[in-house]
Amino acid sequence: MLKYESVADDIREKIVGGTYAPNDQLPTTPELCDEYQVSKITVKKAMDELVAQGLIARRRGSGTYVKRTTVAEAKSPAGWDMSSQMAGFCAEHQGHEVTSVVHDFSVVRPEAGVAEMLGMDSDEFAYHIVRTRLVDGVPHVVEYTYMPIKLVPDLRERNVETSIYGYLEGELGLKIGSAHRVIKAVLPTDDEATWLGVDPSQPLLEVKQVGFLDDGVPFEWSVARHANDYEFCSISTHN
Amino acid sequence: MLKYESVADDIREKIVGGTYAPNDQLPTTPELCDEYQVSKITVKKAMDELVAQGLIARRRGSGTYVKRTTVAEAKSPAGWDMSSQMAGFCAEHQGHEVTSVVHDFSVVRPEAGVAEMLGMDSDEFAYHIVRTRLVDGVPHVVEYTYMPIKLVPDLRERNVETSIYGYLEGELGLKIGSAHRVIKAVLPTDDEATWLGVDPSQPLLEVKQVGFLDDGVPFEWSVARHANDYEFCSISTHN
DNA sequence: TAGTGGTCTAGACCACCGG
DNA sequence: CGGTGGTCTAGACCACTAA
Repeated sequence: MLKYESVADDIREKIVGGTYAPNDQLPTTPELCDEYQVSKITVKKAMDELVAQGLIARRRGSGTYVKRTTVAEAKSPAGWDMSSQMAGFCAEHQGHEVTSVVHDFSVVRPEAGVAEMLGMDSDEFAYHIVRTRLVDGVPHVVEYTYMPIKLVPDLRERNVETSIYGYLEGELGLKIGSAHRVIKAVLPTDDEATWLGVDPSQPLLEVKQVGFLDDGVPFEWSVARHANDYEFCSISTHN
Repeated sequence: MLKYESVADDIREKIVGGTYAPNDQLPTTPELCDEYQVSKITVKKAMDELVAQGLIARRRGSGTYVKRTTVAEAKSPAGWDMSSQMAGFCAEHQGHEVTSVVHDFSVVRPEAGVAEMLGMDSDEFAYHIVRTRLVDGVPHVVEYTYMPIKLVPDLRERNVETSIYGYLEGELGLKIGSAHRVIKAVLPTDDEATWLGVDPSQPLLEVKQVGFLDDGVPFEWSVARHANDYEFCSISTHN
């Protein structure tokens, strides 16, 4: 384990455990260097993590302070954890049974807008997958996915029924690097209302996403329409 | 200007300008050190920025690559710019006339849940502001805001009608540090439909937010309900 | 003015990828 | 194996805050 990670983990535990209370000033950088026997820059990198996770705030010339956050969110439930946001629907619901109903699984030439987002030529093929995803048997979200066949030459029905991300990372050895998302509120189509078992007047949260591998190549364009009061969490930081 | 910022800016321009094309490998770290006459760590910090902005991807042992993003988003329009997401509604619509219709402006004891999020005692007072915000005369969003009076002792109607953030940062010298958000889809109330001039069946994007000052003290609890197909943008990165 | 965090450096060492 | 990016260090210097 990396030094800055173990320092960050230790301080995070002391924050959620109450050793450092909300609004407290943390020990200064030299003190932390002494406590953990690491250099100034390593302490700073650990702090950078905690700032990104929304636990602390720093003021030059003054000190580092524990943010007055609610305990619930400090313990970083699924929604606030960036890495589970990246790892796909299954990872967000670990400990529960995730299944899928596949409405369409075909190979098509995607429309121009999608092809451009995926860096595809106009005559290239892509998988087209439409599925409803269920957690413990309850429908949660309808997903529409395009994925270039050149990146994933042998996708099968059984992969689509379970976890596509699991197949990509597990069997193909691909590594998912990042995702760009656009979020808006929509009404369900008639099909979606049926698949999700919701009233056609109940709004859905639409998350449109382009997924990238760790070498920067886009591998997925998808639209997920979430029911059941799904909430998307986000933390922004100045600088 | 800081060195790592100017390096990042220069490389960003070369990416959006086409000098470095999508899928290209960027020069290696030693080459960039030589080109910009800076150290390895400074180059890395510049790259960290570009990774966070979704422009490049790095692979240890292989190299650094320009992501295959659409040009539109590489130029980072308002929605994709984190810093404008932080700076409030006015900053998001620079160059346009932002006005407000104030429906309520009072001082109250907020309910327990809000008070806890703001780190307030149960007998403390807070401003309560309800307003519709318009861009060039067109209603865009309804905002419900609570703000402890101890942090902002003299908020007036004229501040609420224009920009609260402008008042906090300009006249009070407070610095806004971060925000924690929870996003979901909702239907408008009757009042909201009237204020926004939309049909009561048109869904809104609700952004619930706690805003923090740069010393980690929460200064604002707010719910913004956006109409007009408002889109929220977000970039996630592995590690 | 003393003390805070932020930037930057040169250089050592490590983990990983590809030929 | 050579080359990539990642981590870590000790130490210099800077910008800012608070008393």
